[in-house]
Amino acid sequence: MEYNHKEIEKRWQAYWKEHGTYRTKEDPSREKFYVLDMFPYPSGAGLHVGHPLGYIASDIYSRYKRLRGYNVLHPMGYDAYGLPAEQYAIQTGQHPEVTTVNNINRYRSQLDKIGFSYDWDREVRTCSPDYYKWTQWAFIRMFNSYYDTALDKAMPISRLEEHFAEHGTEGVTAACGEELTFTADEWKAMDEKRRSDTLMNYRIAYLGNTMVNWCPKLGTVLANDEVSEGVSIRGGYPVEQKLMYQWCLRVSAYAQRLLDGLEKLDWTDSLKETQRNWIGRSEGAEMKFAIDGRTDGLALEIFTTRADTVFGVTFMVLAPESEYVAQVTTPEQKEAVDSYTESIRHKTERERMIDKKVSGVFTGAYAVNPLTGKRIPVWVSDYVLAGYGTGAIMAVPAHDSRDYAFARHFDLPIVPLIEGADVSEQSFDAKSGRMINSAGADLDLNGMEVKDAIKATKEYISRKGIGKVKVNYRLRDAIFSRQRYWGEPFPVYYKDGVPHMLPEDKLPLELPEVDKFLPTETGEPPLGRAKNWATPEGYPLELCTMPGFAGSSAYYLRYMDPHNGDALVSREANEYWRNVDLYIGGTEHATGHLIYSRFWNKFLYDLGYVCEDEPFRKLVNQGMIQGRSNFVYRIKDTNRFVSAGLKDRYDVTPIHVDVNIVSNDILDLDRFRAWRPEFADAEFELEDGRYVCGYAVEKMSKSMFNVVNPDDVVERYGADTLRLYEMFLGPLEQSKPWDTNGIDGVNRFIRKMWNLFYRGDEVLLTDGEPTREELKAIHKLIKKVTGDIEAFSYNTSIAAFMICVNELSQLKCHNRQVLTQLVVLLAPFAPHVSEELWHALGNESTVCDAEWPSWNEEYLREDSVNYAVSFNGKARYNITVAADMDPKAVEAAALGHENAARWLEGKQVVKVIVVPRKIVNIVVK
RNA sequence: GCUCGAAUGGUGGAAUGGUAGACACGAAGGACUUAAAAUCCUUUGGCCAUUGCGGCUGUGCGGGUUCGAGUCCCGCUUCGAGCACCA
Repeated sequence: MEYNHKEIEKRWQAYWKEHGTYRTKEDPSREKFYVLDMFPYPSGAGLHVGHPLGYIASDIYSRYKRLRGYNVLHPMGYDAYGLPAEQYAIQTGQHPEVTTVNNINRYRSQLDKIGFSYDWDREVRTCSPDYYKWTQWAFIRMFNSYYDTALDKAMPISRLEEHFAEHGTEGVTAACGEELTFTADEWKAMDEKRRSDTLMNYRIAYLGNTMVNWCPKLGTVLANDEVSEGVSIRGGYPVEQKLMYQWCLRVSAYAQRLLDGLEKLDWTDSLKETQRNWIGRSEGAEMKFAIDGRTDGLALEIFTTRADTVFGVTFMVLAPESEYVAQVTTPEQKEAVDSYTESIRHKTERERMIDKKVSGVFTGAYAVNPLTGKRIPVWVSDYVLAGYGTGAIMAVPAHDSRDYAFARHFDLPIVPLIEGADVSEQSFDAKSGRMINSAGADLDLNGMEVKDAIKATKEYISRKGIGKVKVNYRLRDAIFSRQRYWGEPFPVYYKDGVPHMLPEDKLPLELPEVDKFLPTETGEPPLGRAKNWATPEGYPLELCTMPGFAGSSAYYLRYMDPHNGDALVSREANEYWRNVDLYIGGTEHATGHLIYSRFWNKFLYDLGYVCEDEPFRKLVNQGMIQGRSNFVYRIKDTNRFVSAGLKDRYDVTPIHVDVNIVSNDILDLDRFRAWRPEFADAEFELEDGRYVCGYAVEKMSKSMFNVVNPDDVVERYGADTLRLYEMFLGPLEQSKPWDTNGIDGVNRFIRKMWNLFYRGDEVLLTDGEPTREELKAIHKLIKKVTGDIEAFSYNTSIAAFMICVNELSQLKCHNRQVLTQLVVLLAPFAPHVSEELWHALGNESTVCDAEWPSWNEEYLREDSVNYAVSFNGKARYNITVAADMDPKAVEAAALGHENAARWLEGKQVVKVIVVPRKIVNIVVK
């Protein structure tokens, strides 16, 4: 029998399907293990070889854990709502659901060919009403909750209402948009609308007037993680800032817990660091600067991390959007200030960022430095951001580069505060040095180190009531409304302009049909086109839909209990599966999905619906697979192509050539002529009779002609070869280009392994006890592979397989016992061929139910050990001694060796070091 | 600018502080074959010596610790990633 991947893989895939081999059930008698992939957005382009990389890695781990006796949950589904399907719908009129289902089917057939051990009975699709019912349900729960800062958890909003009715805002401990103050009587006097507006300030899901990223081209609002450098991540369209009334999630209330939670997680440091950056905690002080000459006591509240520099504040700056601007501007300056803020308003965020020119205007007002009592001017400038801190800063030009540039431009005073700091050319931003010029009436910082000065100032201002210690976060609330069609509808209706949640028994609120997927003529979102988009009582329903991250925030919970109609997940299922033990996916979700999911999970945890407060215990980021493009070189103005080695002799244009008609960088000339009509009569200048292509690493994309479809690889080499090769390519976490050149090596390995079982039609298997060498070879492998899988070091594992199979071939080993263990070891990596060989060994059950072998150190012990003997660290000769010889004896052997006499002549031995790893080092003078 | 990570042959990449380059690709040579494919064997970091088993050198650069450094420490260079008028 020859190794025939097509037949074998087809047969076993059918067998697994028919026997439900990968179906999973809760089983309290076995320990659980939950392995999750980031579910894909089914795009129209289908899968390329880069996509399955992480899936293969997780599948190997799942199969391995199963062989170790764990009850493994390994599901898959689709993140089915998204912009591309909607854009396609706008262009073609094709309903996004149709495109999405087609794409899902294509993905499924591609995935099936690779032989994954998913339990497809647990599949989820975010666009299915059975699923998004629970997205809507969670939203309602968030609407009905506030975040209690004293209890440090989400609590029912009714509790807050009771508090307002009894004490007003006195003693309220709730995360909020702005600090409100009212009495119990005032609360009772409020009408429904006022109360609703007031509660919005506290709800975890709330409607708020917020500055949003508005993308006119996409016609929708985007979250911060969907925007980069002022353009949308999808499409790259400009994004502007706009004040809009939107649904938001109070993620910021969880900032500290999201930060603290990272400590317990087994994630890479770089990913944790990315999240820490994104959360952006900074400790500082909030301080009040009174406005000079005001009788109403108006004071500017600012945030600073450099409280120590108060003595160097020579002016103040307000963000153009700040509410303070209107309050402090003097009549004489009003016109200048208005025209400045107006000019800023018309700039997009991108324009503001690109334009690094210093600009600003004086408000006419003066503030009083609370420590020195000096009058300092108040300016407006767009280098201060409205959304961070209080939107106002104290400027210390000597020790902040932005303040410095501003002071220089407008000729404002610069007072150095740190000994030896030269501020004639630039500011001194470092937080170190000794303070000078920093003594006031009853606070003297002079001579202190910066760190101590910060502490002393904070202590002083708190005591004097000038300010307080404050922690600020960069993390903003998530904007949750999208003016789009293809997303989850909000379970919200409006009665007299007041939003209400639908009763839970009315869920899911299904996405309605519309005639077109575009905004209405009056500029309302596409749902404005839906007929009868209202409650039975006639109240209008919300027109926005939820963003992409809504559906992906809790999908890992749904897999635990995917068909439950009464709960997102039952208590029993949740308490059994708990959370994800291993999550594999790309880093691109670091500041999106991986923050939102953690937030969502913590919220559900607070309410007692889930039993773990972190969703993903261990996370591994697989690297990106880049494309490896091939080039041909055409001599300018001809149809003549020169091989890469000769291209420097001519004036040539490199042209991308389809990598699928190139093999090991050698171009298939006939297929090239057939590829494009204009190449039909191409002429070639060859090297050694071959046309060698150039190459470059680029993004994998159609336009570069470097896309490799896994289906083609499976067709030609088989799924097992694809799986092994993807893992053999290099470390899992590392980004690397896809290069089909080395694939023959792993394919050869599978055939060599096959040849241990068969020679032609002859079955070679032998019974009896394995020899010591055979045992050594296989036990070495068991140890190596077990350790490597645990460390996700799959590439070195596969190398070990190759070595072992080579050794067994040399030994002509066809021993059943040895080969049985070999097949089990290989099963996670190459399940189809392992299953086939498992049955060839006479087993009835599937290899998935086998037991992972353990190794015996006894077999690994060496009889003799070869030591490299070196003098002063330089290798000189080798000695071979018995393995169990003690170090003293090894030392004596090394010194007594005939070569030693030569080397040691006239030298003095300082010491002899015997390392239990085949090294003897003799230190000589 | 701040933070994190990386740099090893022609290529992808191995190396708990212990003989650097495992394994694989590619390349060169050979065996089998009418021939090709497939398979098998040998060589393959560089330089020198190859009728002698060898010698020297070598992990981006410069220092340091150590008997011994690709690995640890300090200072650079280059590349990649994240954050970024965040006060």
